[in-house]
Amino acid sequence: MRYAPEQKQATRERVLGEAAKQIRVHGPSGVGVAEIMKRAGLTHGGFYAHFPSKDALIAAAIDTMFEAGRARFAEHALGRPPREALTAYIDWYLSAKHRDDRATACPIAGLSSDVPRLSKAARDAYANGVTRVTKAIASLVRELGHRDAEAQGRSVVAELAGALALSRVEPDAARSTEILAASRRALRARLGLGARS
Amino acid sequence: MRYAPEQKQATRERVLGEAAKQIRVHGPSGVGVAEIMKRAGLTHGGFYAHFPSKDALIAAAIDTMFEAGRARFAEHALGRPPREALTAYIDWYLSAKHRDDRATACPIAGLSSDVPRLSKAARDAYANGVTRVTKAIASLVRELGHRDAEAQGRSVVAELAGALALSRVEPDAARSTEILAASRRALRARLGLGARS
DNA sequence: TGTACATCAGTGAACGCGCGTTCACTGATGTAC
DNA sequence: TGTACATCAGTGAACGCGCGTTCACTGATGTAC
Repeated sequence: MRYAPEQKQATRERVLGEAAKQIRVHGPSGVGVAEIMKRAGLTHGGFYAHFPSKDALIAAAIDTMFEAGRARFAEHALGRPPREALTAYIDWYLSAKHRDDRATACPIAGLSSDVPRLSKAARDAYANGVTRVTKAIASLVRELGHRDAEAQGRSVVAELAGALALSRVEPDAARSTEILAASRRALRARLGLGARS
Repeated sequence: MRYAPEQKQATRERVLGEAAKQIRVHGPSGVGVAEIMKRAGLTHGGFYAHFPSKDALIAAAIDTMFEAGRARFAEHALGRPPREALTAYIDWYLSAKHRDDRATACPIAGLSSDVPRLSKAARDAYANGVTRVTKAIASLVRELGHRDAEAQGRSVVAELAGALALSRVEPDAARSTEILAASRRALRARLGLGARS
């Protein structure tokens, strides 16, 4: 049955949204096309009206994840002075909430080790996303008056991603929280953001 | 045919070695039992004489990876004063060689996002490995006279792992090298190791 | 010391299952007349 | 305005394939007598 013209686009976005969630939780090779379509309220056969292959879906879903990430960044940083913006973003990134909410979390921490094994299109989408996040952070670091803001931005993103990933790996809740707290403090100190929490 | 009694142990270790390599490169769900056995010079049916399941192999292979990691740490750090030891380890960890040699690389950077999706046994093996690395680093940081060495150790490991993972994701060679260099510099600076390279 | 038997690491065929992909079909909507 | 036809998002059965696991079998070595 033919549907209203906006419906195809809406369906595509629903599929992408479900794919982005499932991939973040179960990994690119841990979810199937059928499962994603089912969650989007469809049968698996219709998948190929929207994407040429599962690989293409993964690449597109990575874009979706980074878009959500930019919205998250804007939410915490936009319209605030750089010191507050950076502090808020770091505090959110290294929070228990972000650690536990894997389905909607930042793909930099949650997918980094999968990426080298993905298709070129997926890797490019991912690298592009990481670059944009890095630039956004670097720009706040620059506004704070630090020298070598670009390099500092890279280093900050590395620590954010590493700390969140490691906090997810630690089964002891107290220790996991300490991992987050240790990196929050270290980042505050080296960015001169002043102590808190 | 029955073999000499030491042979079973030797075979097990060969299988584990191949598994550790393949898992690091292709991920836990990207390698098959048959492929690993073939690389160990055996047929797949013999696998279950050594491991009860693929999951058990993965958990055991994670131990193997961290053992190799400890050997690597010893190689760079053992018998050196803490400043030199830490510098050498950081420089090796954030080197192009380590980035490119995924088959023998540190599992903290290469597997972190797979771990939350693995069996309890595998997650515990991994967490245990990470804890030991963190303690080794923290102990050097303490010897350097820093306060709060435990937290610093956690933060350093987070940045090491994050930076290496992100350097592997960046397709542009120059940028990838910059990611490594940025974190080497940032780590040197915050640990008071003095500039070099 | 020699013989008969038990053991068990490793072989290779077979199994069931899930997955990505294909395909004939459906039927509501848009378009042409 | 009304009718006939084309379109194409979505359905559901089917496909081939690879994977984890099982199993009957092999045969060199260790053990019991």
